[in-house]
Amino acid sequence: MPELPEVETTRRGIAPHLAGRRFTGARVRNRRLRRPVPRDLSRLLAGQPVTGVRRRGKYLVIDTPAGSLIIHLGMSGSLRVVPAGTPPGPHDHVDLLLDDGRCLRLRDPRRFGLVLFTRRDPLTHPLLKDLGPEPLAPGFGGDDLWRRARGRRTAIKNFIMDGRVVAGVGNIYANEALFRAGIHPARPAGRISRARMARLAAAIRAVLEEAIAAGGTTMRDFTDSQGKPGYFALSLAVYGREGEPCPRCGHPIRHVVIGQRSTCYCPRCQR
DNA sequence: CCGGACGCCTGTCGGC
DNA sequence: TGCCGACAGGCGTCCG
Repeated sequence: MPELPEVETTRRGIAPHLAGRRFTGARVRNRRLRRPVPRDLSRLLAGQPVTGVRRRGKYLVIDTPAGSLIIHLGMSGSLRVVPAGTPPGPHDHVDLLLDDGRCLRLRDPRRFGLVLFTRRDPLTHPLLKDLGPEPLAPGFGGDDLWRRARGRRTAIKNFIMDGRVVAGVGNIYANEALFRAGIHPARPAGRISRARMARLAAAIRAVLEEAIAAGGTTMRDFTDSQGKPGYFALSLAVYGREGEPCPRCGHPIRHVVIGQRSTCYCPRCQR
């Protein structure tokens, strides 16, 4: 579910509640996420002050002097700050307890998410070390994409969803960025000109920024840290709009499967 | 090295 | 109404 804008929305939502706080421990109701939640998570966190709340791609990183939490929301995860006594729902697997009587609560029905702890620089963790550039950081542009695409025959949509190419672009925003750039999602990545790659990079950046400003996209179960949905779904041009008229030319939006993922595009505007 | 398919989970929705 | 298959925002792994 959550792509970069939803993770960034979550980060912005939780950061003010974590600033200046200290963890008192953790309550883990179900350790069985994508990887097991550390058995000693509570002991690792107890007494540790929060020194940072960062995002890298779709990963959240919460820093303490002893080490860093690495959190991923998978397909269905969300984080909320609630009073620690709030009765948990069936999929509220982990509470990170804070010294103000509240907790950071992870809900993840499908359990594709992740809560890890590392004592080292989290950016060198095996899950993070190969991530590509942050699309919202200065310096991200078409030249980078174009260079990496040399010789690649994979569909451009698969290419920009590869976290080693660019971090944080998932299925929704890949569809939307390709529409904005006028590029057919199945076009081989290596057969896109430098100029069009520059358009694509700009489109990726723009759609992510707009989505963050709207609080992310809620298709079904994404909520921000207050439990509220994001409203960027209203602004989606193609994703989930099969058969509807293209907002640019009116031609019906088409749906195909690329890389086992649902893909929507305008066959007239995207080549 | 590259590309494509699969599996991990649960919930929901559409069709019969 | 009820059941069953298809599908869902991610991503690591395996195979050819």
